[in-house]
Amino acid sequence: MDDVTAAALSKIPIFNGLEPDVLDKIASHAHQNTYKKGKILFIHGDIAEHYYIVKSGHVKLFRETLDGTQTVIDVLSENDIFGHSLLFEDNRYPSSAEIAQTGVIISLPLSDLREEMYKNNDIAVNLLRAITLQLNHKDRELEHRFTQSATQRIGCFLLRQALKDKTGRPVITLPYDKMLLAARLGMQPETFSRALSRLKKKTGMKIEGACIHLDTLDRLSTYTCSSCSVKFPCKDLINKS
Amino acid sequence: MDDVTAAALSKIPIFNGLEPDVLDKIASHAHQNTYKKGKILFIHGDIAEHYYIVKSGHVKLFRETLDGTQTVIDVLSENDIFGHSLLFEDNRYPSSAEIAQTGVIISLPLSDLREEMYKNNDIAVNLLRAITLQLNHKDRELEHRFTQSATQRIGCFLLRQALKDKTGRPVITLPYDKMLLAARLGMQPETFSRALSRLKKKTGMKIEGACIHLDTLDRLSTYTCSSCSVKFPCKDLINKS
DNA sequence: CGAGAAGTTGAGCGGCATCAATTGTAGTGG
DNA sequence: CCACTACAATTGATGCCGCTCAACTTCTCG
Repeated sequence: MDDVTAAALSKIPIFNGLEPDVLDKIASHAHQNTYKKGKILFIHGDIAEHYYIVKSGHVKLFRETLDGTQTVIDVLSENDIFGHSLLFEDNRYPSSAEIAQTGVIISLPLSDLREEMYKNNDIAVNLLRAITLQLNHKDRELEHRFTQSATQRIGCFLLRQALKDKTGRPVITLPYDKMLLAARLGMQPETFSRALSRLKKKTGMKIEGACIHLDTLDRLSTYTCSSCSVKFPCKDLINKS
Repeated sequence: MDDVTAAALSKIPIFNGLEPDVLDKIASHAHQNTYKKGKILFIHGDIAEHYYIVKSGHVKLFRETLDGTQTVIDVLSENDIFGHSLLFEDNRYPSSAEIAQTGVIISLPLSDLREEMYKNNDIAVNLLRAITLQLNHKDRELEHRFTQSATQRIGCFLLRQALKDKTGRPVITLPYDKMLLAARLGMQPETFSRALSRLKKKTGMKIEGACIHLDTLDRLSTYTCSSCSVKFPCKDLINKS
């Protein structure tokens, strides 16, 4: 349990442009901690008391049904924030959170955010900006699940990953293991494996473990984006939170 | 193009608890209009200048891919609000809106809301409340699409409709036609038809056009909710926006 | 009453899940 | 350092759910 500096927080979008004293106050109640893979941060239905920022590693948000089936809602990476949408509601987490890859997580009390939001319009507006963005992403997600094939969903993910790394960079690194990626994209590991090798044939990319090499994104994008409502260099889709 | 009274607006959640003068100002820029079925309010990609409130009828929000496939994002009913999540972004509508059933729609300028949001923290907080709710609903939607069968998705919709009408009321009325409902639930009309009759066999309900009679919700809920992460009387799911 | 759309029903098919077997890989302890 | 174990990843066989195409019936409305 280490302390967190205001400077570290100031990089997070929802704390943009805040007065130093506000930032200090928020930072004074923040704690950061290293969690190992497999650690459960909270379970669906728990009373929500904190929201979190991922400093490193990955966090899986998911929900389980009575029969044990697990749906992955999202997988979060560096500087992503989660739990901040529980300002109202009945204050129970709508999903469970598990550390998917060992890393550092900052936890902050929701009560602070709630209090601040009523007093400080900047925070309210920042939150609004973050959450409307998220909402739009969810809509896209829904469209993709519906219109794209498993193979296209992988291609779409790879393209956005490539755009995020560096524009047109021909080396894509899978950010986490394939099982998690498959779950994140709403398919079985077996399907993922088969779909990836189909993509390989169709686009001529070379796969070496977690590294994927390709000469140009063209073949990938024409195959993938044919059944999407957004024209290819879909820059508005690459940033989250 | 008729004028809108402040009293009419005060019923909408995002305008809750506002000062009368603010409400008057907002109302003074609002217009209501009757639109016929099939009318397109805006198209995906248009510059967003208004947000809307449904006073009657139904509105279909959807997106189209290059190959013409249409994904229904949502279907809105009385007192639902849409377009209010475009306060930031590049100000383009992320989906198209079409009148699915003739009705009265109020349109309001987004610029007002944007301006007011910065000045008036109550509005910002109200918006935040509305949009976090929406976000949580989208998560559920995504889960349902993934874990439930087509038949269960219909059952789930019927249950929430029943809860919305009156607790445990054994008569459910389909709010709009079956083609639209099928699209809303992410399936083809043929699949809907078959799934509904399967549901009829499994739960013993009686279907007469848009009216569905059943003695108790028990059989329906046990069949439907077995693959859901929320225990049955899922009251938090019945209200939107 | 007729035209066109909504809704139903049947036949066939394809994508993805499931089950099962095998290989690859990373972490553990002797 | 290597053998052992556990899990990740791949590959094959099979089956089911929902999509597609097509024909037919029912409903709605001018």
